[in-house]
Amino acid sequence: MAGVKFSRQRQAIMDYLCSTKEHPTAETVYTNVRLHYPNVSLGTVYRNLNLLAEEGEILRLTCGDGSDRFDGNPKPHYHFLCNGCQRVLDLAMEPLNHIDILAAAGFDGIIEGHTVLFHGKCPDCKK
Amino acid sequence: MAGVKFSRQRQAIMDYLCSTKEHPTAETVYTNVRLHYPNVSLGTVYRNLNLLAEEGEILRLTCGDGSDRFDGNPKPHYHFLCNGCQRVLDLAMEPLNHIDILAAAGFDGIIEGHTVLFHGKCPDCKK
DNA sequence: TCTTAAAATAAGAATCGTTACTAATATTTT
DNA sequence: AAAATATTAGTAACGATTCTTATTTTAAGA
Repeated sequence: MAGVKFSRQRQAIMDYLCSTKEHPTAETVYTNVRLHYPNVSLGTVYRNLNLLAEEGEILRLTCGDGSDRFDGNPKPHYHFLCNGCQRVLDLAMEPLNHIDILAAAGFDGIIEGHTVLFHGKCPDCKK
Repeated sequence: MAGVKFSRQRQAIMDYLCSTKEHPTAETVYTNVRLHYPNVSLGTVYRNLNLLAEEGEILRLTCGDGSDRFDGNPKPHYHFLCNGCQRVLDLAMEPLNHIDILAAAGFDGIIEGHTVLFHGKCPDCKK
């Protein structure tokens, strides 16, 4: 990648994101990376999360509740937001390519893609 | 609605939202309502937009780009965000009820619903 | 290895969207 | 009309994110 240099901090952010199944916020990434690099700054975390998301190495999830979350798995997949505990879980389902076709019908622009977020009660909260 | 009183300001917000096909932000609602009521405050706009959204009289759209937008049409429908001009357009497509079933397969929680946002180039920007 | 230019950093200030507070005003009830 | 209660304008405060600046790291070349 042109003009991008390695940095320990970015590597640590990437490592943390890939080590968890949670979908942490920038703040959570910050506190966890700080366990190994006690003086990374929050700005560094934000800057690198943005960079990694733009490069397509991680996913950014905007769930509409406060802060964005990030996912170390960049392969497109769908997410579920629990309205009980606010946790975000991965869903095992195939890409819904057909809905882009449905959206394109009768629309005079170009549909390039979509984001979907499911909501409800997670396994723990449904009790 | 118990404990809710009429107010000219809320009515003006509602009127404006119903008069436009755009999907304005709180700030845009504010500047437009101010044309008729020059001293409504931004706080009043936010408070009423939240109230109306909770009552189900309007829709709140979280597109992940800066601020939330609002739609005077409360009937569930899908939206398109242009990555050229950032405009949000309505799409004419039926509710995708089946995707909740797909999501529920292999998921041990309860899927209550979903939000979808399509993106691409709007009719103007595709040229 | 030493030098050097470009990129990344820590720390903190600044900005943006939004919410909370408060005293005054508008709406509804009696 | 008076009392009760919701709503308001104005402003302070807030959380999330971005920006600024001086310093440190990285990587490429001599």
